[in-house]
Amino acid sequence: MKIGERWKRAFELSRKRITPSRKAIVEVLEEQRKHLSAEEIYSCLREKHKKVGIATVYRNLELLSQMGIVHRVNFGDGKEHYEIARIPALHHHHLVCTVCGRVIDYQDFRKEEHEFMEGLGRVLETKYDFLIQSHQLYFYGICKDCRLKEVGE
Amino acid sequence: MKIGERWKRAFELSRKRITPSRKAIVEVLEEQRKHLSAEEIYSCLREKHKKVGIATVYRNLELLSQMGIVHRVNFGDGKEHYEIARIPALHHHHLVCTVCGRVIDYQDFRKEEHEFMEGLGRVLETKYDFLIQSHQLYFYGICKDCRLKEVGE
DNA sequence: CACCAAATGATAATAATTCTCATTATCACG
DNA sequence: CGTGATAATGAGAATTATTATCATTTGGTG
Repeated sequence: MKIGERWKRAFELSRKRITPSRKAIVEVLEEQRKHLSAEEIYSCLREKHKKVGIATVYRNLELLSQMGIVHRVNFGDGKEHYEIARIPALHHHHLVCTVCGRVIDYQDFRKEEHEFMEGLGRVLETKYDFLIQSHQLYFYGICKDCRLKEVGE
Repeated sequence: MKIGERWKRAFELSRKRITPSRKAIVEVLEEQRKHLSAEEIYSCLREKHKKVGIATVYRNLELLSQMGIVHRVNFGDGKEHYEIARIPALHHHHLVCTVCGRVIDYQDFRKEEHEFMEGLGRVLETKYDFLIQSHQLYFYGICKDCRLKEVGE
């Protein structure tokens, strides 16, 4: 099934209404295919002449996160970011530079990672009686540019 | 070496001053051994009759994070949390309930995880020219209590 | 022990997010 | 295919976390 249609079914199942705002927000996240802040999503909507209030953007991002349709990610820069939840095979994670805040998305080791996380996840589910729906992996460090700058100081 | 002493050496090396505020903040995080918000740390300090301004708490948590003495963690509840950085063998991660926000710390699979992350980290370092200093793993899902409540509705 | 850059405290300012409430729109049901 | 109950929305106020400002204090080097 097309990724773009999956969320509609999820909405019907959870008895949430399919509204123009919700459609538009999912659309933006699908088109951009990267992590955006609420404000950035709001800007994209305005560019597309979709009239959606900022409060609605926040409300629906919260809802979509809870439904597992988008993932909320945080890079320690003071705001939340949101990205469309991909199918596991396209799952990706983040490398965050602790100096400049730059974020690199990577999707290496997908198969190995998937297997490892599956195993770890199953143990945690049993041990802590917790239904696991997703996971996120962050690596923190210093990017090339910042390392070069530091030396120059 | 006692964990409680390691940070002093790090301070000397990076030419940062060892001040009562900094000592007190590290002390709180060591005693509590769990993730605390800036405000919670501030409260602990007041309870211990250590007079440290909230701005100083924030400033020093930022500094300690950059120095790798504390880890900044985020559970999507609108604020940052901080915990003392343990030695790798005690490294732990988090299970976050997306319904009630409850966070469970776990430290299972330490050895396997360490090996897996080492391997993945090395590949990423080379591929993206990025010096990796730490990593964090979050599992998201629904805790036992919230699952039981949902059924009852 | 004096000096000076670094650190601090108090508080103002900012930025992100949530709340309020009157209005509008979805969709289940007839 | 209306229609009504109820969910969703918009606009802006309110709240919360965090950062900036700046006058004052302090750590630690020489």
